[in-house]
Amino acid sequence: MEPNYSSLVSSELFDWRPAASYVLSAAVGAFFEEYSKQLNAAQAEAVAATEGPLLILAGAGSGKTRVLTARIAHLVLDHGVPLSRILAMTFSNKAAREMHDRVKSLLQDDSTIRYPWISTFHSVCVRLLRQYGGRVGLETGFAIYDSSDQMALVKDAFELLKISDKTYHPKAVHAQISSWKNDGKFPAQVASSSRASHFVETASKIYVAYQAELLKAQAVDFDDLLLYGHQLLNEHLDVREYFQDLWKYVLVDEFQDTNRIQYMLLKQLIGPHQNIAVVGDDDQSIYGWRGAKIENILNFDREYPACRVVKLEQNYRSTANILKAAAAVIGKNEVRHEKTLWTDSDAGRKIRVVGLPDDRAEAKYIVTQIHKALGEGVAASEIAVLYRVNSVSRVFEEECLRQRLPYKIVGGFRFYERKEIKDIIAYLRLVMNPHDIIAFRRSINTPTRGVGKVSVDKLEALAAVQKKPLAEVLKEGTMQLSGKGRIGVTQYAEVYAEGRKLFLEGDSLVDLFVHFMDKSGYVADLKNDPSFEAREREENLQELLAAVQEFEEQWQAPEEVVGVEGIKIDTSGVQRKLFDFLERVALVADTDQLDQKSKEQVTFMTLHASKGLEFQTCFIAALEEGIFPSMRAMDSGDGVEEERRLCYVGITRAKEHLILTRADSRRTFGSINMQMPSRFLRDLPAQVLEMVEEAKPSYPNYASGGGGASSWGNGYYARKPKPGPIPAYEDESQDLYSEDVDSEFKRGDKVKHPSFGDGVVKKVEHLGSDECLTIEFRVKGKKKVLSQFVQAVE
DNA sequence: TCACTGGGGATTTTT
DNA sequence: TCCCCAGTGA
Repeated sequence: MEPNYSSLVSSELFDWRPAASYVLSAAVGAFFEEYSKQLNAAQAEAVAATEGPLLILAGAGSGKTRVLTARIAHLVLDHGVPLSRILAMTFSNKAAREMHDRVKSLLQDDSTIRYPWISTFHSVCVRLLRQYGGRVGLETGFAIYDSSDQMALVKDAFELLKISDKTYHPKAVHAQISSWKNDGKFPAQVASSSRASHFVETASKIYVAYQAELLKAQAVDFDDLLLYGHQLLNEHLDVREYFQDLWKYVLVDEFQDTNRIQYMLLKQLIGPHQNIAVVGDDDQSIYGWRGAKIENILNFDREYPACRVVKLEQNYRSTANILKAAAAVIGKNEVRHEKTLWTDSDAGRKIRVVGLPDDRAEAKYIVTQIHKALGEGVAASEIAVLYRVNSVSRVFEEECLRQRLPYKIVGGFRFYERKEIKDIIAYLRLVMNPHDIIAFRRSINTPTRGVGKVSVDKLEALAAVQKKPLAEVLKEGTMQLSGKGRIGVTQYAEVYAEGRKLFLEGDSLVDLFVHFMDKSGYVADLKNDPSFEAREREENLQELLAAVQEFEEQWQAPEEVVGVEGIKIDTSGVQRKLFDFLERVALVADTDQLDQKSKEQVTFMTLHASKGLEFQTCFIAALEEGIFPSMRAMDSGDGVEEERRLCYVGITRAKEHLILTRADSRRTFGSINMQMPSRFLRDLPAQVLEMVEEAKPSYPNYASGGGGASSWGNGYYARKPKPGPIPAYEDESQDLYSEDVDSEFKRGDKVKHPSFGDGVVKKVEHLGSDECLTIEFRVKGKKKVLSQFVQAVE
């Protein structure tokens, strides 16, 4: 029986009064007393140590989230700390959501209230900046640019400075700018460095222009949220003191992934009380390439000498064999906090290592094994296939279709990054922020209304001359245009003006969306398009509308912080709703929020995406040199250490059964390459392994020893095949998928599909009594390949 | 302005 | 192989 703690909530959950006016109630301790029975000694210590700096080194599967959430519940229930006084920051929305929900359930709070300060770093900053952005030059309605918007602006900066984008890749420059921002450097601080390389010099110039463009558009990129957040607190004592005082307790999850700016921000937030608890595992630091500083966690105890260190080393997730394997892999790394994971569980099954002739065989093997596991009663949601790069997922997808395995591929496309969604959102963004140049350019000729670059340039120039927001010079602008452009802009100006009115005076977010979808002509345009893709887009827009509707229904005016400036944001009407919705689109944009129906599906994802998850059965595929560890990591010195940590993360996702696979040859970028087994396989202790070597030289016309010269770097692991016919899978398919059934179809047959139209059969395969056709269609000139099962006709 | 074509490039991606 | 972009022609 769950004990009931609700009577213990001794104060309101939300209390925004200055700290002086609330008094800690004496520790009741009833929650802790009861809950700590479920904790081990180290976990209990980490929960109970509420005051002062605390570093929790939490190994994989050691119950870290449990400790964090219990800590919050303990503060609230036993110490009477209002939730508004606790700031808990995570990196991903996924982690924030999980922590939020678990705290809520510990508090036995079944209201619909959302706790505002269990959140991501970025969201916390957005909330600070919506209210205090004026201090650092931001209007309340500032836009948040996603990566493609950011790239567009970087390219703009290239053009503005008349630097050819052939000199350097805009992508590389953007990465450099981002890394400066992650280090907490504004353009001014970068320009001052002497003796810079030509690239750095150029990039710093572009940084200056890029930042100016952002400001002009009243927009921020992801990194800016942290940068400005830090600037705000650093330069404005009143704001800093207010929040230091508000947040008596600060918690940070996945601390090993913090970068410099996040760390700087964090230091601003910690008041004199120094009640800062960080949780992390240096062995799971896998975002170094995004600026994460593993030193933050390695040096934390030195930075805070009074810091208490708690190590959580008991693993509750995996079998002993799996942990042995994980320890062997990670043990090869030099830079780490020494710790040893241990478990009470049995050795469990051996880890299976399987070599296969090629990537197709690997996919077939894995999917077949999954079917077997499902047959043995393992739930589909308890099975995952992990890999280093997204590109290997394609062959799995094909195989799943062929073997009819319900699957879900995590990552890749995000709902809000689809063209049609971004198109409509652009209108909304402009209405919220009339300065938003990227939204303006995207929406003005979508759907096409004959407004080209010439007209756009004129409008932008006019806005610059008049020093007015872009969207406000539309009417005047039409006067300076002629012909098609003039008609188009007039139309656009009307749609915008009406929408702006709905934004300022209306109260329904759905109405606002419907207005732009209809009046812009976007939906009508789609309806006139007979293609399959247009249908898909229409559906996606419907889905968007449904999401907006749901959002609006569940939306509640946030508990506003009565800060030093009082409440500044209008929390009534449609404005605040749009702010919040667009924030979600920019920051929380992942699809799995929209459909959580993944219960019956096997999950395929990158190793990065798997962090924080666990599965009964885990496959790690493509364990080959050059893929995992990746080529890039192998070239750089400490790159391999991070790959090793990634491997450790992957291994520790498995609870009971771990299967590692590799292939002798693999199709990458169109050509087939010979692959060498990953060095990580060699690190595994033999006694926990079960080798299944199915690899054999399957294609006689490939060189097994010498062979052609390699086109990649060190030539040892990747050899180009000798010239000669590539063995066609079509010929082998009968063997591979057995059971000769008389087919209605053969290769080259013309077929008709209800939505795709005419297509050509590329491949016919058989599985049991079913027939799988791979058919290639051309839809609006684009190739579309579909694998589909057909019941064989007797 | 837009539709087509050919060349070049191609990790991981919490936000 | 496939996808994105820049350049070209109608």
